[in-house]
Amino acid sequence: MKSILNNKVPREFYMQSDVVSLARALLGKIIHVRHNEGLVSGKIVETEAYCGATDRACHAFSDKYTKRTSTLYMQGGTAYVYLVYGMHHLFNIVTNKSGKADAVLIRAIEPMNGLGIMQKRRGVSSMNKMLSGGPARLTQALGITVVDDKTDLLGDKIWLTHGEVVNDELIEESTRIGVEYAGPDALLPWRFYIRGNKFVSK
DNA sequence: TAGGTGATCTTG
DNA sequence: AAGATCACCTAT
Repeated sequence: MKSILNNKVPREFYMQSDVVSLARALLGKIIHVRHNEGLVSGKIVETEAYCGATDRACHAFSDKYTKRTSTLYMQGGTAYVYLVYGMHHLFNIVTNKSGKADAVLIRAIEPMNGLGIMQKRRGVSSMNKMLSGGPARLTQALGITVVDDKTDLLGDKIWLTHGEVVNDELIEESTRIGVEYAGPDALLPWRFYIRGNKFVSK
């Protein structure tokens, strides 16, 4: 019987070209992070799709290529981590082929392993969204920072495993959070989350 | 609801 | 070289 730790999500999954479908399919998968303090893991319960050159909300809109966005043009299965507001590290999964700058922002996880480590990093003892709901809260809980930018998700530092398949009727969708600057693209229903899960950010 | 915080990108 | 912006969080 396969353990949860060696059932790794393969490259082909991340290489798919429909980033919106991938954002849905990532719900229920397990993210694992192995840093010095030990292994932590959690189930993905909230995501957002960002669709490359055609999406005004995407950092790579209109083929914008800078030092920061260079990660987005790497192959599917690469970590894109950047700093916003001078203090928050946000974790995305690059998808699609090299040259196609699509990504999925991971917005919330439900802790599974390493609960004590996460609570210590967050400075809370709660078991709800204050611990790991919200894109910056989850990176702090998992110990992910900009140092992890460009990490290959098929390696042994950060990787995903197949958790449960989430049925469509359990998936809620909404517009994306914090992208008002994107004009019409701010209206796209590209945020997905597991209905009723208490770690969903809002 | 407002203020914090600093890297990144533009010249707003 | 300076200014604007920012895929958020915390505490009032």
